[in-house]
Amino acid sequence: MGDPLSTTFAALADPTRRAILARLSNGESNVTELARPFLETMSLPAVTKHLKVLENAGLIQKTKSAQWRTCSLRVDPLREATDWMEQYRQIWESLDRLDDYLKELQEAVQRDKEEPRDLPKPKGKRHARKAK
Amino acid sequence: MGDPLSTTFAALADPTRRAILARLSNGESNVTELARPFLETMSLPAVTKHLKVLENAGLIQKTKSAQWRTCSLRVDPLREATDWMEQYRQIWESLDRLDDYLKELQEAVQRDKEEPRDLPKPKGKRHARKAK
DNA sequence: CGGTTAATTAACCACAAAGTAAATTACAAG
DNA sequence: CTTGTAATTTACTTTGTGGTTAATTAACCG
Repeated sequence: MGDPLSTTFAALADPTRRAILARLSNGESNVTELARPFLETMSLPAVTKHLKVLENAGLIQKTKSAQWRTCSLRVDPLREATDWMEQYRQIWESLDRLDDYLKELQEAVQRDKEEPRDLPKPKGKRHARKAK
Repeated sequence: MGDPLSTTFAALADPTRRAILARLSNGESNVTELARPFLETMSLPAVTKHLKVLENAGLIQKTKSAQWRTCSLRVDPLREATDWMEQYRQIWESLDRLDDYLKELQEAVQRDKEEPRDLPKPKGKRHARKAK
């Protein structure tokens, strides 16, 4: 795939692989354990392949002991990816502020139409953008 | 590709597309303008395809006026992607802290070896992880 | 040794992605 | 109405991805 960022994003572009990472974020695990939740959807070799993709992207590390491969999360590529995204954060934050501002203006206009002049404007909550 | 997050990450997994987004982060632009930096590497239709991928992922919006398509950045999918990454931030931040702690311990041990007991330990800067 | 468990490799298939060249649409303007 | 410009669509090629089943490696255990 070439450059590291591309490899990272490509690895993240699959729900199975993201689920595996999520699972690994609360502790390491071996392949069969990691595979279990998916074995109704796909075969074991399929999971092995996903793990290989994650490994190539540096998102996990496999260490073998006896017949088990223990997989653990490596966060460095996630850091890199987040760093890249951060450059856009200021853009959407300024958009948020503009949005809020316009909404406030709009509300002010509405209030003026309905009850022209004279009650104090209640300031709405800003940035209550989303409930996860 | 299915779910929105996968589509977003897949769209970001290409340097050309990331460059296009970067370009759009300082203002909208039409297709030929956007394509210019890449025309030595690839054809115009190739760029059109990349734009289509970005559009399908909701990362850009195209509006036509006359024979020009003006493309502009849409940050919402980036927000979603960042939100997803954020759940890992605490992991690597705690790793950073552990790292720093171990390093301090290590340094303390070194000091003890070299100049056994009696000068006050100067506290090093924590979290000077990386210069971009 | 022989059997079982863990995991990968090999060989294959279907389909999507990234690119090309060439044709086509859409509009503006002489 | 023809010509030039902007951009897309079509048709095709190559390569990569995600999945399969079957075979293979590797280690442990009785």
